Amino acid sequence: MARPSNTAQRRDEIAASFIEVMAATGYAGATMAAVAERAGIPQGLIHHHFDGKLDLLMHSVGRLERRLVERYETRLRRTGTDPVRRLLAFVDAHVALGADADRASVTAWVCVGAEAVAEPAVRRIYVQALRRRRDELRELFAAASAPRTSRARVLESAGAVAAAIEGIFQVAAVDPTFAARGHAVRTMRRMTLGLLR
Amino acid sequence: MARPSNTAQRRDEIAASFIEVMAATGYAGATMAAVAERAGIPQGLIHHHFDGKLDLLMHSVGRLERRLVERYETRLRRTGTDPVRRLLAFVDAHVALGADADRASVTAWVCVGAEAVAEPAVRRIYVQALRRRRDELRELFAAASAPRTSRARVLESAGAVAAAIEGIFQVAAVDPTFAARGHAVRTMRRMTLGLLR
Amino acid sequence: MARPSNTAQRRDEIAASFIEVMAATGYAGATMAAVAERAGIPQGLIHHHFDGKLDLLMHSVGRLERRLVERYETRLRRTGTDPVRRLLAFVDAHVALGADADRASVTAWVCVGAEAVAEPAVRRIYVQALRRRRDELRELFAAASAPRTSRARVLESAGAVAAAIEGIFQVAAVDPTFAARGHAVRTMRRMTLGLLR
Amino acid sequence: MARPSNTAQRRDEIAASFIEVMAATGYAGATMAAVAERAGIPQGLIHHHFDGKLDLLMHSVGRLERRLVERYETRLRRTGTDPVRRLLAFVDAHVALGADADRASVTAWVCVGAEAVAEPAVRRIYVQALRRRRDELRELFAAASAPRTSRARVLESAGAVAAAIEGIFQVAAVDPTFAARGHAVRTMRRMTLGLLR
DNA sequence: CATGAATGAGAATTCATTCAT
DNA sequence: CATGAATGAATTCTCATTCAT
Repeated sequence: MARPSNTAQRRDEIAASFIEVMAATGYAGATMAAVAERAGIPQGLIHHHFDGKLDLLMHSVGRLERRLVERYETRLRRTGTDPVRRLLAFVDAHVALGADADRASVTAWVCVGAEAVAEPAVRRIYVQALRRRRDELRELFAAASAPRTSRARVLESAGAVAAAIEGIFQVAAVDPTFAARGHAVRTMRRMTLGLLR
Repeated sequence: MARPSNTAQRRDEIAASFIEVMAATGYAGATMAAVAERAGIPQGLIHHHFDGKLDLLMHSVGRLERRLVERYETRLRRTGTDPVRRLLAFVDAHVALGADADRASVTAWVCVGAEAVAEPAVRRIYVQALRRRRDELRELFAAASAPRTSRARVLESAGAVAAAIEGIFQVAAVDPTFAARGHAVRTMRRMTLGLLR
Repeated sequence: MARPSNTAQRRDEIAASFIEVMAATGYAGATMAAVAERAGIPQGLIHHHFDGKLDLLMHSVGRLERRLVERYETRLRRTGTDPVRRLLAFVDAHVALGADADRASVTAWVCVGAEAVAEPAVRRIYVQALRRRRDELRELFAAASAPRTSRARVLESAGAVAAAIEGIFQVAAVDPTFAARGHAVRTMRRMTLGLLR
Repeated sequence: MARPSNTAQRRDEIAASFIEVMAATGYAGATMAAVAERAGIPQGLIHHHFDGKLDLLMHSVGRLERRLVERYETRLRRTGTDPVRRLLAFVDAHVALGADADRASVTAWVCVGAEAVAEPAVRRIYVQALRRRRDELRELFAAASAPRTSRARVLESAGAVAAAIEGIFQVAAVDPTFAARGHAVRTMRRMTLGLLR
């Protein structure tokens, strides 16, 4: 009876369009009109599904993080149990994201990071995402580190790598050649391994 | 056209206000009205000294970079001739910038990085700044590396550290406790040293 | 076209919800979405029962007037045949409406009065309602006045009391303590009696 | 030097236009575009002088009240010292306002009364205005009443007349013939005098 | 140079109403 | 009848920029 709800799908379509537009023109440039056009829907429909631009951004952040996380989880699954390999797999997965494969996501993520500066709500979820990344790294580092490595040191290493990944993203967003994929991956591996000693 | 005003000082005052406001509210939030109020001048006056908001941003980027560069140059000067020490001094200087000492500059810099995504003119000078940083690091790495280290490897190391610094800035801008100064500095040193082996 | 629905009850439910929402947030604030939510029905259903928001308002005006009229008619019935008592019963009944008993109706009525300013269709039925009230008062005044009181004078008295009641409603809608029920009733009685002399 | 400020005058012009448009089309109908057109200025200029529509409304309320107050104060000044005459002068002045002389103000005032239902900020200043009117009447009643009249009774009388005036405004706003000026004035006088006995 | 009023091109948002299911 | 997604016109508000004084 009645019209079947396609809300979830529509929300995803809209968020996907938003991410693409934002990657191309920044958050301010991602006007509702531009997003609507990209999605091929009237502007009002966006407001039928989202409370506003901020709500759309917040929802997109979740989507972006999920996409990033899924990506490296897939890789981790393919990796064996060797702790060091697992740690490197994590790093590889993230740094490789700067590749064309998902450039839009990475660039959009950089925009989120900048909005986090100005908008408390965005900052909250952005920082949470960073912490989740660091926590994941902490476990990987803990498993890969020498037996008596202090918890503090593990935490620091995890934080540093988490931050470095963010830097790779930023650089990749503005200059693909700066840290060409192959190079960046290799070097990030070296940095990570360096922290294990 | 921005006049070759006798009041270069005014331009600096305005740019300084712009940076502060941008650090607090982002680029979009740094309205001309807000900047003018912060500087304690009428809004129209900004347009006597700058061609527009973009011009103001471009000028501020130069100012920010100069400020950052001056800071670590001072440190480098205090450092001896040992190549490794010099390299670490460079890293220390940058990472320490996330401290309260110049938080506003760092946060504003992050905003510049996001604007670079959307605005070609900004991207150009932002990328140039990143390259200058990498080039500086390249020389430092070259001097500190083992004799036969390949040029490519030195370049990659420099790029990775340059990017990591950007990541530290981003994280520091939204979460001062994430990479508390002391920790971040120490870990960045370890990462850098790791790349030398 | 509003269907001659078998669910006249639905229309009433919707109108009741509309009145409540309008009393709380004004006519503009009584959005179809808010009314639907209040009524616990989907938004589209309102349009099955009413031609539009204006139609809903018009129907609600009738409902409000009926509610008000019923109230004082009940009182009049309980009152004997003494003309003065009947006149005072009418006044009491209206002024007492400002009490919590039916505050929402009174407040909604005030909103109707304001919409009558801008919307001709509303003005028409609102003015008609005011005239019916005045006409009712005219008869009561005629019966209660001294034998040779002129028709003009009776009409004027009726109009003044009718208007004063509207004023009591307005005041009650925004400030329940202004004309606390007991006081207002007593004073309106005095005013009415004063007009009889 | 520089451009002389005409802010105060502009604000008044805008508020005057707003009142006129609101009297014609209600608060919701008084769009910024309509007000701007009426004032013969671009829409943006309104926002240069007022924080928003609500701010414009608030400012207009002050203006309306001042206009009303000035009007009867002028009359009071022309009236001698006889307390009853002064009281009646006050009543006359208000009721006569429904005349064409200042119909727009009265109608706009009715719109304010309706907005007071929905908007707390408006309610606050509207209620304050009503209280000032009542307080003024209280003093006049106190002076005109029989020596031992209780304070409570004086207050009640003042409140009732204050409310009745609001009702006259409402009625005048939608139906000029309902309480034609002459009649309304005469009857309100009788009502007021009735309260003195 | 200085001032701040003026301008107008968008931007987000609201919401009554329509319509496919 | 019922449902709620879809539509798009209208509205408020923002803000860089211009310009008269």
